[in-house]
Amino acid sequence: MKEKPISTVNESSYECTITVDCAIFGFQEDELKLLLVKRAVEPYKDFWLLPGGTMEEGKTVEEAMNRVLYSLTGIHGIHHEQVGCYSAVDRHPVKRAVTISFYALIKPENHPVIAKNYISDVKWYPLEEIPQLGFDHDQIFKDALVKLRENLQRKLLFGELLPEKFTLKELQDLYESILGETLDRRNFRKKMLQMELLQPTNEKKAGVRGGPELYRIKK
Amino acid sequence: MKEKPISTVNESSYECTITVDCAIFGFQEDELKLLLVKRAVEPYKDFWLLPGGTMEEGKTVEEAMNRVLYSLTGIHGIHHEQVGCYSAVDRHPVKRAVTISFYALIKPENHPVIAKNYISDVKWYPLEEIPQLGFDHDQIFKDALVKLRENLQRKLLFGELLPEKFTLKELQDLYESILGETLDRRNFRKKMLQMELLQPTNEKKAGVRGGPELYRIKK
DNA sequence: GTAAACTGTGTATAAATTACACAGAAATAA
DNA sequence: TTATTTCTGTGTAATTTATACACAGTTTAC
Repeated sequence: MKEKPISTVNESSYECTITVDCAIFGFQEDELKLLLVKRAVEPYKDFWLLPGGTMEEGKTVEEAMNRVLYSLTGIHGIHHEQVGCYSAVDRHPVKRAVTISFYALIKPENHPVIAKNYISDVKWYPLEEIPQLGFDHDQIFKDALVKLRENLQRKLLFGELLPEKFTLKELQDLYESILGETLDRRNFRKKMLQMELLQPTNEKKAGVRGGPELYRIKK
Repeated sequence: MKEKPISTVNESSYECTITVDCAIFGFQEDELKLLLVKRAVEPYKDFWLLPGGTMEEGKTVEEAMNRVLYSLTGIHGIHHEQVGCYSAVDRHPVKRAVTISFYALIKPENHPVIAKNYISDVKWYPLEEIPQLGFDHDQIFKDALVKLRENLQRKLLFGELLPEKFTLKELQDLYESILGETLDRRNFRKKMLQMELLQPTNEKKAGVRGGPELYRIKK
């Protein structure tokens, strides 16, 4: 094995395109969905993909991610978390590109979703209906979902996916669709309420039996 | 804001050096240590750093990491885990470089540690004595330690840091130095043994009072 | 051979998690 | 307008898990 010097950046410097890809989750009609884009150009023309973009000169990967999220939704500063780096040499059949993956959470109802260059279609897919994705995006998505679940367990993230006022039932549905398992209603209520992160609004949600209390996230 | 096309790799492609940096942990004299290298060239000449290297053409970041670990220790295939990506524009004062960070676990007694090009010194530092590091390596180290602790809690990792045969006391010391807290001896024993991952060797460790049982990791 | 320092073991208590049933409110159907 | 359906809201007992803790046996050091 030929040895190369160890250092943080030395002369012999190969350079490489850096991209970002993002598993964007939304909660719509009581189920968790993933935002996919249909690629309009080769390679992988007409395949569905996680939205992504390239890191431009003088920008960070976070800025690249923000740009992708903004151009899809018109919203700045959407919450996202880094997941991992994918660098297999053949992951892009034409050009070497290393990608940094993220997940992001948005409320689909508020955010128009816009198709742009190189993209022929944009669509929210329920998790069970996700088609085979192009490039290595099946793996990237899988890892992002694992990370999302881990973070949910550690009590991070919240309301990013729900409207300002929501019922405990809606919150439970969200948890259940992220975790992919059913939860006991009374135990879930108890745990959520004793975390003291929710604040009752003293309003009741109309149009649903039982007249459930609406909560908001405590400031 | 100027809009850029969304796609996985398009024509307008800025390219960038990709490096890897690694927080290498070892367990020596009953305490957790970090392997640092002293940089021999500017910028950050004579600063201590996490070992790192660049990703070469046709290689993955994992391969780059393996190369760094091999050239420091002479050992192939050292266990490592990805931590995150650092891409601040000014993180390297001379040249743009995005780095992918890892942590790795090794047994210092087995592995000679070798200084190479651009490095004037190599040293194991106890965690409490780590000096201020060059570049953004303080942050990279901090994040790597958090990840290591998380993974330890989730029952991952193991024996990578201990000799083949070890006592429960040694294992507990390892846990305590990674987690940075003391653990109850009886409860620790109970938990470890009922996981059924350890196998008694029916040998006793000599030279230590009490004649403690030696265990190995069950295959 | 005596003292000091370590190993090895079990139980009682507290805390957290799980399982589970019925009364009240709002919408729907007759 | 009344009856029926479907949802909300609530508490307690049982189980599991985590924590606190003391003493007898073994080996080294003196």
